[in-house]
Amino acid sequence: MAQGKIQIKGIENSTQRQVTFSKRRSGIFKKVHELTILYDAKFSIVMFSSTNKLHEYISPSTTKCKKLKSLKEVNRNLRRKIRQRSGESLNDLSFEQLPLLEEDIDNALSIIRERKVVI
Amino acid sequence: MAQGKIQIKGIENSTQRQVTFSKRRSGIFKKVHELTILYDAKFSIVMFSSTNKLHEYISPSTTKCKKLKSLKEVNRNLRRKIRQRSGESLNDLSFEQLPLLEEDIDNALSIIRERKVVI
DNA sequence: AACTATTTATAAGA
DNA sequence: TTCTTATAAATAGTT
Repeated sequence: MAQGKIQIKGIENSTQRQVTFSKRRSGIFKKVHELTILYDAKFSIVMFSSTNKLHEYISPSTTKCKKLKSLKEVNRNLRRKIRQRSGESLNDLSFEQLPLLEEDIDNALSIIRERKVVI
Repeated sequence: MAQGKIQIKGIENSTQRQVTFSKRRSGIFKKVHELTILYDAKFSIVMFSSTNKLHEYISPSTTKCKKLKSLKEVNRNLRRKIRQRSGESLNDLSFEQLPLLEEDIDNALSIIRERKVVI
């Protein structure tokens, strides 16, 4: 009898596979959110599924944390750019956007780095 | 009597708190790796702990996935930029301590990669 | 760092 | 899809 993970891998692109993936993605984001709250950590996550769907997580802003607002802005820009490009290409568009992704992450780091003194 | 999570929140900056945080961070990155391998997803994560330590994750490359190689290149460039900047700012001591820790990530990845071969 | 009691996640099936 | 549940994995507290 096949073990769980073998079976999952075998059922390529099936509904069940997508359901499982969705569940696990939710589980990760839930845990990330928990760490954000319990340990005052800040996350910026950009995820592409195998079907190139974009999922992202950004730590919620608080009134006393400017850097989270900045991160939120970075993510917002990223989403907007990706949506604009989505109309242009049907194939692997997410990887045409890798330099864009890099740039945005870099921006996020720069922002947070500059804010560190304040924190 | 305080519940577990309240207690964790209460023990500010204690060793135990940091250990627990480290465990959960590793757990998240492990899960992210699993989704990367099992479901062909791509992640980019930038995380700052409450002490402003940076942890980052980019989906690893595999021999058969050009997409993941691209992401790895993004990651490499990102790290390089951060190192250059750390060297430039001599008056920002705290940020010179930015550790790009991937030890436990790589450990988890090795385990999962081995598992994937079996699959 | 290792152990383990408990909690949490989740794969499979209804 | 959503719900249930048995099993697997994560982890909080401890040593």
